[in-house]
Amino acid sequence: MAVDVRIEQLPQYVGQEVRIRGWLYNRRSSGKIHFLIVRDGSGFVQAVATAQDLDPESFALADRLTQESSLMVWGVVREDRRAPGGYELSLTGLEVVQAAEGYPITHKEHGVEFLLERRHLWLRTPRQQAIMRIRHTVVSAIREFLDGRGFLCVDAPILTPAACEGTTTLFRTDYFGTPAYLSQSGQLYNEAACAALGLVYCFGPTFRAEKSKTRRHLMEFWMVEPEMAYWGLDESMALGEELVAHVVSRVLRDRKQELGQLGRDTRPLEQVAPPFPRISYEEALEILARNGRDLPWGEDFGAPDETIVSNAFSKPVYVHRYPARCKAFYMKRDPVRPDLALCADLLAPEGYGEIIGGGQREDDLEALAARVRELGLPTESYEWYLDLRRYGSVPHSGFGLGIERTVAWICGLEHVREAIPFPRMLYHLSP
RNA sequence: UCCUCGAUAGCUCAAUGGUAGAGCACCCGGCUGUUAACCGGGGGGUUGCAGGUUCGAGUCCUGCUCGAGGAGCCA
Repeated sequence: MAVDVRIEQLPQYVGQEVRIRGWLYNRRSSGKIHFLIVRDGSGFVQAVATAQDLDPESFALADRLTQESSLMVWGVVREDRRAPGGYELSLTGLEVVQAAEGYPITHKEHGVEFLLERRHLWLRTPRQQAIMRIRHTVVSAIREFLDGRGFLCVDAPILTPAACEGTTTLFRTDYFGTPAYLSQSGQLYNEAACAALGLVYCFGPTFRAEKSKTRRHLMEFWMVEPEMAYWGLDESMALGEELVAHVVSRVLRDRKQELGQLGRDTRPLEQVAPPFPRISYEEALEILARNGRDLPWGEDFGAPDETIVSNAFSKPVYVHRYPARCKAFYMKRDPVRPDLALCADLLAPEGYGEIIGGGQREDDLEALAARVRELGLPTESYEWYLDLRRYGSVPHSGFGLGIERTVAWICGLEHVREAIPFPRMLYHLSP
């Protein structure tokens, strides 16, 4: 009696008859022998159909199967050097669950537009499966790391009454007659949560209604945001680098095959161990100047500037203490240089840009209230946030790590749109 | 929003201003170890849309639509 097995478990079943339930990825034939490439979500296996092992009806059926038809196959597991993956199935039975017709994504090249319109099917390809597996491992490693450090996951709301940072554009929705906005950061809520529970993080989708059209931008992306009571900027930076190093090493350990599938050169990833270089904004300006980019003090970096700075290092690099006027209102000023913010961005190597942004928060009531007034933010909306400075304010820090940019960097992707199952991009909302 | 590039068969692409083609997919036939299998045959087109120049436009010009890459902003 055949046992139900997933393809990834096949090496444990050599010599036994098993049943695989999956889909037909591809089929080849030389007339009296058919090769069915079956996938079941855990892997791919070649099933060999011959007239000796299979009844005539099933043997004929094996020659007619169409791409992506769902099917169940019975067969004996054999180790065979000729098979991709090293193991194959000698078919003893075959049953079609549903016969697919005219599957649009063939095994030839396709353009981005064509594939994006069929993202629901594109996800079935080996490359996209590899990316989704790595994304899963990245998410799992992040939770494992933070949970292991005593952090609690306290999620922030997605529907919010006002801007968290006030500047970037928000998606507006109707909340029973009053406007509500999709969250662009869970940070303000995180600060409340960390005053309750000490070490917290939120992990969820965030939304930016900026009309960005680059390989690094999505309208909807996922972010993990740790927030730590009584921690300063340096401790926050240390946590960020240990988190990133842990994530990379987990992927290197558990997803070697997927990285190979993607053609990722893993050598740069193997160097990602703490400590990461930490340079100040002003040191970064010097690196830019040496590379022919003379930026005036006070100017924020653009994407090409970040690439120049990160290319000067073989690991992710922290750039800290930007001019305060470049940064959000809640950033604490550096006490020795009040024109600088106690903030730090982590730039990924190989031109992948900023994957972490964060810093120490302003904990002084008067300073924060003044900032809210200066920017003309609606003070009523921020009263609860100011409460956190009225009732037991403490120094605290935190940061946000962008999941898709991290996945794109680790996978070596050209574009973040492949790092999320269903990318929301400018003028691209479906499927 | 701005800059650059592009749109030809279901897909990926070719076609000096002169009869619109190939590979794959699909259908038919062949092949007992294929690796995006291969070999033979077949069907398949309002060349993104609207104008213009020309004896003649897929090709040149103008406008529009859609898409890609980049900038700004950010993770």
